[in-house]
Amino acid sequence: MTPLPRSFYARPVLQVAREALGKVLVVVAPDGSLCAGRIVETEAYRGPEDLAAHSRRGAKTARNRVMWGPAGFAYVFFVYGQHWHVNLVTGAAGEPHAVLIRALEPLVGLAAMSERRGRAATDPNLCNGPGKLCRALGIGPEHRDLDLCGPVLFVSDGPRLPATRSPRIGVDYAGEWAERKWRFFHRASRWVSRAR
DNA sequence: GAATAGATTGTCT
DNA sequence: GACAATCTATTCT
Repeated sequence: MTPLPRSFYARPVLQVAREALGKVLVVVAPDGSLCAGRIVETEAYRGPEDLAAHSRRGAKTARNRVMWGPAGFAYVFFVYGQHWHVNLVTGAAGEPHAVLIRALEPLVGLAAMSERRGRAATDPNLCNGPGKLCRALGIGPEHRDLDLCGPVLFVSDGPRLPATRSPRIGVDYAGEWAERKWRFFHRASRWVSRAR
């Protein structure tokens, strides 16, 4: 399990979102234990023009400023009063683009994930949502802005999976931008958040 | 299986 | 003060 190079992230966000399917998200806890899962669902966010993105209209804030930096860093944020989400910052510095990780197939650290989620390791609901997978892997505020080329939070290589596209989830407020098929998922996987 | 309501707080206007 | 890139339990059918 080694981190992918920064060059993986420093490419157009739609390409990274598609090619992330099959790669493995890895989190190393302070005690050295490991949790990891195969990425089976992603979404691309491409501000400032994309009105679904937190970087829409160039609104740079303390929360989202990492998106304007170089590729290969983690954008971690909190929503709905209870859920953390994790993104991969992509593209060139100055482009506030990111890939949201929406679902994982659990691979390593199943006991820890099961305990944090209060569900069996075989439960398809373990990691099939952006909030669920962060809870399962223990991703939270301590992972904000981390370098994905570092030792704590990173993506490891894996065979690419075929991608099916659909509109993004939960961004109906974004008007015509919500209709763009910027969600990518592995249709055959039982671990995606929804079949279509 | 589908639809709905309620939870709950960091963040921004 | 309003809202949010969601989840869960509950209540139907």
